[in-house]
Amino acid sequence: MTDGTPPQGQLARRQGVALWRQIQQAIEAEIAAGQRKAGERLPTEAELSARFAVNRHTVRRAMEELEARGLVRIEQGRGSFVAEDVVDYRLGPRTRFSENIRRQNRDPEGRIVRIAEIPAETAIAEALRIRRGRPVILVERLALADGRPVVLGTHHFPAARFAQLPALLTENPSITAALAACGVPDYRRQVTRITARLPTPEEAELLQQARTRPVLVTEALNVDPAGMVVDVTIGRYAAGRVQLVVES
Amino acid sequence: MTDGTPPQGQLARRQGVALWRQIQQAIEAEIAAGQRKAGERLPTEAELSARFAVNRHTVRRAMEELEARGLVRIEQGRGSFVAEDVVDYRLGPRTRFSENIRRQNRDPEGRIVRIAEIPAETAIAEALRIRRGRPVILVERLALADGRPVVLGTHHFPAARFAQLPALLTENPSITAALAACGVPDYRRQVTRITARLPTPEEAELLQQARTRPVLVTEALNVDPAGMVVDVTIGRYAAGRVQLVVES
DNA sequence: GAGCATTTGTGCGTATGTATG
DNA sequence: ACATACATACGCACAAATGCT
Repeated sequence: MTDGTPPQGQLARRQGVALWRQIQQAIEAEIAAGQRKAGERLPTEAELSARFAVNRHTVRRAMEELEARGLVRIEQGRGSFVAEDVVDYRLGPRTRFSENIRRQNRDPEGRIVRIAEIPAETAIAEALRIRRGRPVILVERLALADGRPVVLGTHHFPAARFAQLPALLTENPSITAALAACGVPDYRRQVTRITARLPTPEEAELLQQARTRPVLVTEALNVDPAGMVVDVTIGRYAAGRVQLVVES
Repeated sequence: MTDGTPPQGQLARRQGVALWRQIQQAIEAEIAAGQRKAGERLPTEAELSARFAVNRHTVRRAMEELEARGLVRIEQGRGSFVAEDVVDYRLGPRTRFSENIRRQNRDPEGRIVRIAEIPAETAIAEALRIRRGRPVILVERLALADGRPVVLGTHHFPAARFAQLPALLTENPSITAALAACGVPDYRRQVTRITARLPTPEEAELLQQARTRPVLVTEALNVDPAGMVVDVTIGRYAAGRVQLVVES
Protein backbone atom coordinates (compact mmCIF):
# COMPACT_ATOMS: atom_id res chain seq x y z
CA MET A 1 0.00 0.00 0.00
CA THR A 2 2.37 2.72 -1.14
CA ASP A 3 -0.28 5.32 -1.46
CA GLY A 4 1.68 7.96 -3.29
CA THR A 5 1.17 10.69 -0.70
CA PRO A 6 4.18 11.63 1.41
CA PRO A 7 4.30 9.93 4.80
CA GLN A 8 3.14 13.08 6.56
CA GLY A 9 3.65 11.47 9.92
CA GLN A 10 5.92 14.25 11.06
CA LEU A 11 4.31 16.46 13.65
CA ALA A 12 6.12 19.22 15.47
CA ARG A 13 5.95 18.28 19.12
CA ARG A 14 6.58 20.81 21.83
CA GLN A 15 6.66 23.64 19.38
CA GLY A 16 3.72 25.56 20.67
CA VAL A 17 1.15 24.19 18.20
CA ALA A 18 -1.17 21.52 19.54
CA LEU A 19 -0.86 18.16 17.84
CA TRP A 20 -4.57 17.92 17.15
CA ARG A 21 -4.49 21.27 15.42
CA GLN A 22 -1.65 20.19 13.16
CA ILE A 23 -3.60 17.06 12.28
CA GLN A 24 -6.73 19.09 11.60
CA GLN A 25 -4.79 21.36 9.30
CA ALA A 26 -3.14 18.47 7.50
CA ILE A 27 -6.49 16.86 6.73
CA GLU A 28 -8.03 20.20 5.87
CA ALA A 29 -5.20 20.80 3.40
CA GLU A 30 -5.75 17.40 1.80
CA ILE A 31 -9.41 18.16 1.32
CA ALA A 32 -8.69 21.64 -0.01
CA ALA A 33 -6.13 20.18 -2.42
CA GLY A 34 -8.75 17.82 -3.78
CA GLN A 35 -6.84 14.73 -2.69
CA ARG A 36 -9.92 13.75 -0.77
CA LYS A 37 -13.11 14.23 -2.70
CA ALA A 38 -16.58 15.12 -1.47
CA GLY A 39 -18.43 12.13 -0.09
CA GLU A 40 -15.29 10.05 0.08
CA ARG A 41 -14.52 8.08 3.14
CA LEU A 42 -11.62 9.18 5.31
CA PRO A 43 -9.29 6.71 7.01
CA THR A 44 -10.54 5.35 10.32
CA GLU A 45 -9.49 7.03 13.52
CA ALA A 46 -7.24 4.06 14.23
CA GLU A 47 -5.51 4.43 10.88
CA LEU A 48 -5.04 8.15 11.32
CA SER A 49 -3.65 7.74 14.80
CA ALA A 50 -1.14 5.23 13.43
CA ARG A 51 -0.22 7.52 10.56
CA PHE A 52 0.37 10.52 12.80
CA ALA A 53 1.72 8.41 15.65
CA VAL A 54 -0.66 9.88 18.21
CA ASN A 55 -3.43 8.61 20.43
CA ARG A 56 -6.87 8.15 18.96
CA HIS A 57 -8.23 10.89 21.23
CA THR A 58 -5.90 13.35 19.59
CA VAL A 59 -7.19 12.40 16.16
CA ARG A 60 -10.72 12.66 17.47
CA ARG A 61 -10.12 16.20 18.68
CA ALA A 62 -8.97 17.13 15.20
CA MET A 63 -11.95 15.45 13.57
CA GLU A 64 -14.37 17.19 15.91
CA GLU A 65 -12.98 20.50 14.81
CA LEU A 66 -13.30 19.54 11.16
CA GLU A 67 -16.87 18.48 11.70
CA ALA A 68 -17.69 21.73 13.51
CA ARG A 69 -16.30 23.60 10.52
CA GLY A 70 -18.52 21.58 8.22
CA LEU A 71 -15.66 19.94 6.35
CA VAL A 72 -16.33 16.36 7.35
CA ARG A 73 -19.29 14.35 8.50
CA ILE A 74 -18.73 11.72 11.20
CA GLU A 75 -21.08 8.74 11.40
CA GLN A 76 -20.94 6.35 14.31
CA GLY A 77 -20.28 2.80 13.20
CA ARG A 78 -19.65 3.83 9.61
CA GLY A 79 -16.71 6.17 9.49
CA SER A 80 -15.96 9.75 8.59
CA PHE A 81 -16.61 11.30 5.22
CA VAL A 82 -15.64 14.41 3.40
CA ALA A 83 -18.74 16.60 3.55
CA GLU A 84 -20.61 17.14 0.34
CA ASP A 85 -22.09 20.56 0.18
CA VAL A 86 -25.74 21.00 0.61
CA VAL A 87 -27.95 22.34 -2.13
CA ASP A 88 -30.21 25.18 -1.09
CA TYR A 89 -33.61 24.68 -2.60
CA ARG A 90 -35.65 27.86 -2.49
CA LEU A 91 -39.35 27.41 -2.03
CA GLY A 92 -41.29 30.22 -3.51
CA PRO A 93 -44.31 30.78 -5.69
CA ARG A 94 -42.18 30.52 -8.83
CA THR A 95 -40.05 27.56 -7.85
CA ARG A 96 -38.61 25.80 -10.92
CA PHE A 97 -36.14 23.05 -10.37
CA SER A 98 -33.64 23.92 -13.08
CA GLU A 99 -33.47 27.62 -12.27
CA ASN A 100 -33.16 26.86 -8.61
CA ILE A 101 -30.21 24.57 -9.19
CA ARG A 102 -28.51 26.69 -11.81
CA ARG A 103 -28.55 29.67 -9.52
CA GLN A 104 -26.07 27.78 -7.41
CA ASN A 105 -23.83 27.02 -10.36
CA ARG A 106 -24.79 23.39 -10.44
CA ASP A 107 -25.91 21.28 -13.31
CA PRO A 108 -29.59 20.32 -13.20
CA GLU A 109 -30.86 17.12 -14.77
CA GLY A 110 -34.22 15.36 -14.85
CA ARG A 111 -35.17 11.76 -15.45
CA ILE A 112 -38.68 10.51 -15.88
CA VAL A 113 -39.07 7.39 -13.80
CA ARG A 114 -42.68 6.52 -14.47
CA ILE A 115 -45.69 7.80 -16.33
CA ALA A 116 -49.09 6.27 -15.77
CA GLU A 117 -52.75 7.09 -15.92
CA ILE A 118 -54.57 6.05 -12.78
CA PRO A 119 -57.86 6.82 -11.03
CA ALA A 120 -57.63 9.67 -8.53
CA GLU A 121 -57.40 8.85 -4.84
CA THR A 122 -59.59 10.83 -2.48
CA ALA A 123 -56.96 13.33 -1.32
CA ILE A 124 -55.61 13.99 -4.79
CA ALA A 125 -59.07 14.31 -6.27
CA GLU A 126 -60.05 16.90 -3.69
CA ALA A 127 -56.97 18.98 -4.28
CA LEU A 128 -57.41 18.82 -8.06
CA ARG A 129 -61.13 19.55 -7.66
CA ILE A 130 -62.17 16.54 -9.68
CA ARG A 131 -64.26 13.56 -8.65
CA ARG A 132 -62.64 10.61 -6.96
CA GLY A 133 -61.76 7.92 -9.47
CA ARG A 134 -61.47 10.26 -12.44
CA PRO A 135 -58.27 9.67 -14.39
CA VAL A 136 -55.11 11.49 -13.39
CA ILE A 137 -51.78 11.41 -15.13
CA LEU A 138 -49.09 10.46 -12.69
CA VAL A 139 -45.55 11.50 -13.53
CA GLU A 140 -42.68 10.42 -11.38
CA ARG A 141 -39.48 12.32 -12.00
CA LEU A 142 -36.06 12.20 -10.41
CA ALA A 143 -34.23 15.50 -10.38
CA LEU A 144 -30.49 15.68 -9.94
CA ALA A 145 -27.89 18.37 -9.34
CA ASP A 146 -24.40 17.64 -10.59
CA GLY A 147 -25.47 14.05 -11.09
CA ARG A 148 -26.57 13.54 -7.49
CA PRO A 149 -30.25 12.83 -6.88
CA VAL A 150 -31.90 15.65 -5.02
CA VAL A 151 -35.63 15.16 -5.26
CA LEU A 152 -38.11 12.57 -6.43
CA GLY A 153 -41.30 14.27 -7.51
CA THR A 154 -44.66 12.67 -8.14
CA HIS A 155 -46.94 14.92 -10.12
CA HIS A 156 -50.68 14.39 -10.49
CA PHE A 157 -52.33 16.12 -13.43
CA PRO A 158 -56.01 15.94 -14.31
CA ALA A 159 -56.01 13.69 -17.39
CA ALA A 160 -58.91 15.55 -18.96
CA ARG A 161 -56.83 18.66 -19.43
CA PHE A 162 -53.34 17.26 -19.94
CA ALA A 163 -53.85 14.24 -22.13
CA GLN A 164 -50.80 14.99 -24.28
CA LEU A 165 -48.41 15.24 -21.36
CA PRO A 166 -47.08 11.67 -21.43
CA ALA A 167 -46.06 11.97 -25.08
CA LEU A 168 -44.39 15.34 -24.50
CA LEU A 169 -42.45 14.21 -21.48
CA THR A 170 -40.96 11.20 -23.20
CA GLU A 171 -39.46 13.68 -25.67
CA ASN A 172 -38.19 16.16 -23.10
CA PRO A 173 -38.22 15.48 -19.36
CA SER A 174 -38.88 19.11 -18.42
CA ILE A 175 -42.24 19.54 -16.74
CA THR A 176 -42.21 23.27 -17.32
CA ALA A 177 -41.68 22.79 -21.07
CA ALA A 178 -44.34 20.11 -21.33
CA LEU A 179 -46.87 22.30 -19.55
CA ALA A 180 -46.09 25.21 -21.83
CA ALA A 181 -46.83 22.96 -24.80
CA CYS A 182 -50.17 22.13 -23.18
CA GLY A 183 -51.13 25.78 -23.03
CA VAL A 184 -49.93 26.52 -19.51
CA PRO A 185 -47.01 28.88 -20.02
CA ASP A 186 -46.98 29.88 -16.38
CA TYR A 187 -48.02 28.49 -13.02
CA ARG A 188 -47.63 29.33 -9.36
CA ARG A 189 -47.06 27.22 -6.31
CA GLN A 190 -49.88 28.03 -3.95
CA VAL A 191 -49.16 26.18 -0.71
CA THR A 192 -46.47 23.79 0.28
CA ARG A 193 -46.81 21.40 3.16
CA ILE A 194 -43.61 19.98 4.53
CA THR A 195 -43.02 16.95 6.65
CA ALA A 196 -40.38 14.25 7.01
CA ARG A 197 -40.25 10.48 7.25
CA LEU A 198 -37.96 7.58 6.48
CA PRO A 199 -37.89 6.62 2.81
CA THR A 200 -39.44 3.52 1.33
CA PRO A 201 -36.91 1.09 -0.15
CA GLU A 202 -37.68 2.35 -3.67
CA GLU A 203 -37.27 5.97 -2.67
CA ALA A 204 -33.98 5.21 -0.96
CA GLU A 205 -32.82 3.38 -4.06
CA LEU A 206 -33.77 6.16 -6.46
CA LEU A 207 -32.40 8.91 -4.26
CA GLN A 208 -29.26 6.86 -3.62
CA GLN A 209 -29.59 7.33 0.07
CA ALA A 210 -29.35 5.16 3.18
CA ARG A 211 -32.67 3.80 4.36
CA THR A 212 -32.07 5.29 7.79
CA ARG A 213 -31.79 8.83 6.44
CA PRO A 214 -35.00 10.77 6.35
CA VAL A 215 -36.58 12.37 3.33
CA LEU A 216 -38.27 15.75 3.44
CA VAL A 217 -41.72 15.36 1.98
CA THR A 218 -43.42 18.32 0.40
CA GLU A 219 -46.91 18.52 -0.95
CA ALA A 220 -47.47 21.41 -3.29
CA LEU A 221 -50.42 22.72 -5.21
CA ASN A 222 -49.71 24.44 -8.51
CA VAL A 223 -52.23 26.75 -10.10
CA ASP A 224 -52.25 28.63 -13.39
CA PRO A 225 -52.71 32.40 -13.57
CA ALA A 226 -56.47 31.90 -13.97
CA GLY A 227 -56.56 30.06 -10.68
CA MET A 228 -57.14 26.64 -12.23
CA VAL A 229 -55.36 23.83 -10.48
CA VAL A 230 -52.59 22.47 -12.66
CA ASP A 231 -51.22 19.70 -10.51
CA VAL A 232 -50.53 18.32 -7.09
CA THR A 233 -46.92 17.38 -6.54
CA ILE A 234 -45.42 15.25 -3.83
CA GLY A 235 -41.71 15.84 -3.56
CA ARG A 236 -39.31 13.68 -1.60
CA TYR A 237 -35.98 15.40 -0.97
CA ALA A 238 -32.80 13.67 0.14
CA ALA A 239 -32.51 15.37 3.52
CA GLY A 240 -28.74 15.07 3.68
CA ARG A 241 -28.22 16.84 0.39
CA VAL A 242 -30.83 19.56 0.32
CA GLN A 243 -31.98 22.32 2.54
CA LEU A 244 -35.31 23.91 1.79
CA VAL A 245 -35.13 27.66 2.08
CA VAL A 246 -38.16 29.81 2.75
CA GLU A 247 -37.74 33.53 2.46
CA SER A 248 -40.26 35.85 3.98
CA MET B 1 -60.32 -9.30 29.61
CA THR B 2 -64.05 -8.64 29.33
CA ASP B 3 -63.63 -5.31 27.65
CA GLY B 4 -67.07 -3.92 28.18
CA THR B 5 -67.84 -3.32 24.51
CA PRO B 6 -70.45 -5.52 22.90
CA PRO B 7 -69.12 -8.45 20.89
CA GLN B 8 -69.77 -6.68 17.59
CA GLY B 9 -68.97 -9.78 15.61
CA GLN B 10 -72.29 -9.64 13.79
CA LEU B 11 -71.96 -8.56 10.20
CA ALA B 12 -74.78 -8.48 7.69
CA ARG B 13 -73.79 -10.88 4.95
CA ARG B 14 -75.40 -10.80 1.53
CA GLN B 15 -77.26 -7.62 2.33
CA GLY B 16 -75.71 -5.44 -0.32
CA VAL B 17 -73.11 -3.85 1.93
CA ALA B 18 -69.60 -5.18 1.54
CA LEU B 19 -68.22 -6.83 4.64
CA TRP B 20 -65.05 -4.75 4.56
CA ARG B 21 -67.12 -1.61 4.50
CA GLN B 22 -69.10 -2.70 7.53
CA ILE B 23 -65.87 -3.42 9.35
CA GLN B 24 -64.44 -0.08 8.31
CA GLN B 25 -67.53 1.67 9.60
CA ALA B 26 -67.47 -0.29 12.84
CA ILE B 27 -63.89 0.72 13.54
CA GLU B 28 -64.55 4.26 12.40
CA ALA B 29 -67.44 4.44 14.82
CA GLU B 30 -65.26 3.20 17.67
CA ILE B 31 -62.70 5.88 16.93
CA ALA B 32 -65.36 8.56 16.59
CA ALA B 33 -66.93 7.44 19.87
CA GLY B 34 -63.58 7.88 21.58
CA GLN B 35 -63.34 4.22 22.53
CA ARG B 36 -60.04 4.16 20.68
CA LYS B 37 -57.88 7.13 21.42
CA ALA B 38 -55.39 8.91 19.20
CA GLY B 39 -52.08 7.13 18.99
CA GLU B 40 -53.48 3.98 20.52
CA ARG B 41 -52.69 0.67 18.99
CA LEU B 42 -55.49 -1.17 17.25
CA PRO B 43 -55.90 -4.93 17.50
CA THR B 44 -53.79 -6.89 15.05
CA GLU B 45 -55.33 -7.88 11.75
CA ALA B 46 -55.45 -11.45 12.98
CA GLU B 47 -57.40 -10.42 16.07
CA LEU B 48 -59.80 -8.33 14.04
CA SER B 49 -60.41 -11.10 11.55
CA ALA B 50 -61.22 -13.43 14.44
CA ARG B 51 -63.53 -10.89 16.04
CA PHE B 52 -65.48 -10.26 12.83
CA ALA B 53 -65.20 -13.87 11.67
CA VAL B 54 -63.83 -12.90 8.28
CA ASN B 55 -60.65 -13.48 6.39
CA ARG B 56 -57.69 -11.27 7.14
CA HIS B 57 -57.84 -9.87 3.61
CA THR B 58 -61.25 -8.48 4.37
CA VAL B 59 -59.97 -6.74 7.46
CA ARG B 60 -57.04 -5.41 5.45
CA ARG B 61 -59.36 -3.90 2.88
CA ALA B 62 -61.15 -2.07 5.67
CA MET B 63 -57.89 -0.91 7.18
CA GLU B 64 -56.60 0.36 3.85
CA GLU B 65 -59.67 2.48 3.51
CA LEU B 66 -59.23 3.84 7.00
CA GLU B 67 -55.63 4.66 6.30
CA ALA B 68 -56.54 6.39 3.04
CA ARG B 69 -59.00 8.50 5.00
CA GLY B 70 -56.30 9.41 7.46
CA LEU B 71 -58.00 7.77 10.41
CA VAL B 72 -55.40 5.12 11.11
CA ARG B 73 -51.74 4.69 10.42
CA ILE B 74 -50.50 1.24 9.44
CA GLU B 75 -46.90 0.38 10.16
CA GLN B 76 -45.41 -2.76 8.74
CA GLY B 77 -44.15 -5.03 11.45
CA ARG B 78 -45.48 -2.83 14.24
CA GLY B 79 -49.20 -2.68 13.99
CA SER B 80 -51.94 -0.20 13.26
CA PHE B 81 -52.56 2.91 15.25
CA VAL B 82 -55.29 5.45 15.55
CA ALA B 83 -53.93 8.48 13.73
CA GLU B 84 -53.14 11.51 15.79
CA ASP B 85 -54.00 14.53 13.83
CA VAL B 86 -51.26 16.57 12.47
CA VAL B 87 -50.78 20.15 13.47
CA ASP B 88 -50.26 22.55 10.61
CA TYR B 89 -47.51 24.96 11.49
CA ARG B 90 -47.52 27.97 9.24
CA LEU B 91 -44.17 29.44 8.45
CA GLY B 92 -44.37 33.08 7.67
CA PRO B 93 -42.67 36.33 8.55
CA ARG B 94 -44.85 36.77 11.61
CA THR B 95 -44.84 33.24 12.89
CA ARG B 96 -45.63 33.06 16.61
CA PHE B 97 -46.09 29.70 18.20
CA SER B 98 -49.14 30.40 20.34
CA GLU B 99 -51.11 32.15 17.61
CA ASN B 100 -50.23 29.46 15.16
CA ILE B 101 -51.51 26.76 17.45
CA ARG B 102 -54.58 28.62 18.66
CA ARG B 103 -55.69 29.20 15.10
CA GLN B 104 -56.28 25.48 14.94
CA ASN B 105 -58.29 25.43 18.15
CA ARG B 106 -55.57 23.76 20.08
CA ASP B 107 -54.10 24.68 23.39
CA PRO B 108 -50.55 26.04 23.20
CA GLU B 109 -48.09 25.62 26.03
CA GLY B 110 -44.41 26.38 26.49
CA ARG B 111 -41.81 24.98 28.85
CA ILE B 112 -38.35 26.37 29.27
CA VAL B 113 -35.93 23.46 29.28
CA ARG B 114 -32.65 25.28 29.66
CA ILE B 115 -31.24 28.75 29.90
CA ALA B 116 -27.53 29.35 29.72
CA GLU B 117 -25.01 31.94 28.72
CA ILE B 118 -22.35 30.52 26.45
CA PRO B 119 -19.73 31.83 24.05
CA ALA B 120 -20.95 32.09 20.45
CA GLU B 121 -19.96 29.39 18.00
CA THR B 122 -18.77 30.50 14.61
CA ALA B 123 -22.01 29.94 12.71
CA ILE B 124 -24.18 31.57 15.36
CA ALA B 125 -21.81 34.49 15.75
CA GLU B 126 -21.89 35.19 12.03
CA ALA B 127 -25.66 35.13 11.87
CA LEU B 128 -25.97 37.39 14.92
CA ARG B 129 -23.24 39.65 13.54
CA ILE B 130 -21.17 39.50 16.68
CA ARG B 131 -17.66 38.20 17.16
CA ARG B 132 -17.07 34.54 17.79
CA GLY B 133 -16.81 33.80 21.48
CA ARG B 134 -18.92 36.76 22.60
CA PRO B 135 -21.60 35.71 25.06
CA VAL B 136 -24.97 34.56 23.79
CA ILE B 137 -28.01 33.67 25.81
CA LEU B 138 -29.20 30.23 24.88
CA VAL B 139 -32.81 29.42 25.58
CA GLU B 140 -34.16 25.97 24.96
CA ARG B 141 -37.91 25.75 24.97
CA LEU B 142 -40.33 22.92 24.37
CA ALA B 143 -43.59 23.96 22.80
CA LEU B 144 -46.67 21.80 23.03
CA ALA B 145 -50.12 21.71 21.50
CA ASP B 146 -52.83 20.06 23.55
CA GLY B 147 -50.11 18.70 25.79
CA ARG B 148 -48.24 16.96 22.99
CA PRO B 149 -44.72 18.16 22.25
CA VAL B 150 -44.52 19.79 18.85
CA VAL B 151 -41.26 21.64 18.65
CA LEU B 152 -38.06 22.03 20.60
CA GLY B 153 -36.59 25.44 19.91
CA THR B 154 -33.10 26.62 20.74
CA HIS B 155 -32.84 30.38 20.65
CA HIS B 156 -29.58 32.30 20.59
CA PHE B 157 -29.76 35.93 21.66
CA PRO B 158 -26.82 38.31 21.85
CA ALA B 159 -26.23 38.65 25.58
CA ALA B 160 -25.16 42.27 25.29
CA ARG B 161 -28.62 43.34 24.26
CA PHE B 162 -30.82 40.83 26.08
CA ALA B 163 -29.22 40.44 29.48
CA GLN B 164 -32.57 40.47 31.30
CA LEU B 165 -34.07 37.67 29.23
CA PRO B 166 -33.24 34.77 31.56
CA ALA B 167 -34.96 36.44 34.49
CA LEU B 168 -38.01 37.31 32.41
CA LEU B 169 -38.39 33.83 30.98
CA THR B 170 -38.33 32.12 34.35
CA GLU B 171 -41.40 34.23 35.19
CA ASN B 172 -43.23 33.64 31.93
CA PRO B 173 -42.09 31.16 29.32
CA SER B 174 -43.32 33.25 26.41
CA ILE B 175 -40.47 34.40 24.20
CA THR B 176 -42.63 37.04 22.56
CA ALA B 177 -43.56 38.53 25.92
CA ALA B 178 -39.98 38.48 27.18
CA LEU B 179 -38.75 40.23 24.05
CA ALA B 180 -41.44 42.86 24.38
CA ALA B 181 -40.21 43.55 27.90
CA CYS B 182 -36.70 43.96 26.47
CA GLY B 183 -37.86 46.66 24.13
CA VAL B 184 -38.54 44.49 21.08
CA PRO B 185 -42.31 44.63 20.67
CA ASP B 186 -42.11 43.21 17.16
CA TYR B 187 -39.84 41.03 15.09
CA ARG B 188 -39.90 39.28 11.72
CA ARG B 189 -38.61 35.94 10.55
CA GLN B 190 -36.28 36.65 7.69
CA VAL B 191 -35.24 33.30 6.26
CA THR B 192 -35.94 29.77 7.30
CA ARG B 193 -33.82 26.83 6.27
CA ILE B 194 -35.39 23.44 6.57
CA THR B 195 -33.83 20.05 6.70
CA ALA B 196 -34.49 16.72 8.42
CA ARG B 197 -32.52 14.19 10.38
CA LEU B 198 -32.99 11.57 13.05
CA PRO B 199 -33.26 12.97 16.56
CA THR B 200 -30.60 12.74 19.23
CA PRO B 201 -31.64 10.70 22.27
CA GLU B 202 -32.40 13.89 24.23
CA GLU B 203 -34.47 15.34 21.44
CA ALA B 204 -36.42 12.10 21.10
CA GLU B 205 -36.99 12.09 24.85
CA LEU B 206 -38.17 15.70 25.04
CA LEU B 207 -40.36 15.42 21.95
CA GLN B 208 -41.69 12.07 23.16
CA GLN B 209 -40.95 10.47 19.89
CA ALA B 210 -39.39 7.25 18.62
CA ARG B 211 -35.73 7.57 17.78
CA THR B 212 -36.36 6.20 14.32
CA ARG B 213 -38.72 9.03 13.46
CA PRO B 214 -37.13 12.03 11.90
CA VAL B 215 -37.29 15.58 13.14
CA LEU B 216 -37.71 18.54 10.83
CA VAL B 217 -34.96 20.99 11.60
CA THR B 218 -35.48 24.65 10.88
CA GLU B 219 -33.01 27.44 11.23
CA ALA B 220 -34.54 30.85 11.35
CA LEU B 221 -33.22 34.37 11.63
CA ASN B 222 -35.39 36.89 13.44
CA VAL B 223 -34.88 40.61 12.96
CA ASP B 224 -36.55 43.64 14.54
CA PRO B 225 -38.26 46.34 12.46
CA ALA B 226 -34.99 48.30 12.38
CA GLY B 227 -33.28 45.35 10.75
CA MET B 228 -31.22 44.43 13.83
CA VAL B 229 -30.83 40.72 14.36
CA VAL B 230 -32.80 39.59 17.38
CA ASP B 231 -31.99 35.92 17.48
CA VAL B 232 -31.15 32.76 15.63
CA THR B 233 -33.47 29.89 16.37
CA ILE B 234 -33.00 26.23 15.67
CA GLY B 235 -36.33 24.40 15.78
CA ARG B 236 -36.74 20.66 15.86
CA TYR B 237 -40.27 19.57 15.00
CA ALA B 238 -41.71 16.13 15.65
CA ALA B 239 -42.21 15.11 12.03
CA GLY B 240 -45.11 12.80 12.75
CA ARG B 241 -47.13 15.47 14.50
CA VAL B 242 -46.44 18.61 12.55
CA GLN B 243 -46.57 19.73 9.01
CA LEU B 244 -44.86 22.94 8.11
CA VAL B 245 -46.95 25.00 5.79
CA VAL B 246 -45.51 27.60 3.47
CA GLU B 247 -47.93 29.87 1.68
CA SER B 248 -46.82 31.79 -1.32
C1' DG C 1 -32.64 -13.04 13.57
C1' DA C 2 -28.46 -14.07 16.09
C1' DG C 3 -23.66 -13.49 16.09
C1' DC C 4 -19.55 -11.15 14.77
C1' DA C 5 -16.15 -7.70 13.19
C1' DT C 6 -15.50 -2.89 12.39
C1' DT C 7 -15.91 1.78 13.61
C1' DT C 8 -17.15 5.77 16.23
C1' DG C 9 -18.67 7.50 21.03
C1' DT C 10 -17.85 7.93 26.00
C1' DG C 11 -15.84 7.68 30.43
C1' DC C 12 -12.05 7.34 33.66
C1' DG C 13 -7.37 7.66 35.25
C1' DT C 14 -2.87 9.61 34.63
C1' DA C 15 0.75 12.71 33.28
C1' DT C 16 2.66 16.86 31.51
C1' DG C 17 2.78 21.60 29.74
C1' DT C 18 1.26 26.45 30.18
C1' DA C 19 -0.68 30.56 31.95
C1' DT C 20 -2.08 33.15 36.12
C1' DG C 21 -1.62 35.14 40.39
C1' DA D 1 8.80 29.09 44.51
C1' DC D 2 4.20 27.58 44.81
C1' DA D 3 -0.76 26.68 44.13
C1' DT D 4 -4.35 26.57 40.94
C1' DA D 5 -6.65 26.07 36.74
C1' DC D 6 -6.87 24.66 32.19
C1' DA D 7 -5.41 22.53 27.80
C1' DT D 8 -3.08 18.75 25.79
C1' DA D 9 -1.92 13.93 25.20
C1' DC D 10 -1.93 9.00 26.27
C1' DG D 11 -3.89 4.36 27.64
C1' DC D 12 -7.51 1.34 28.55
C1' DA D 13 -12.17 -0.33 28.56
C1' DC D 14 -16.67 -0.60 27.19
C1' DA D 15 -21.02 1.29 24.83
C1' DA D 16 -23.50 1.95 20.57
C1' DA D 17 -24.25 1.85 15.65
C1' DT D 18 -23.44 -0.37 11.43
C1' DG D 19 -22.78 -3.93 8.09
C1' DC D 20 -21.99 -8.64 6.98
C1' DT D 21 -22.58 -13.61 7.38
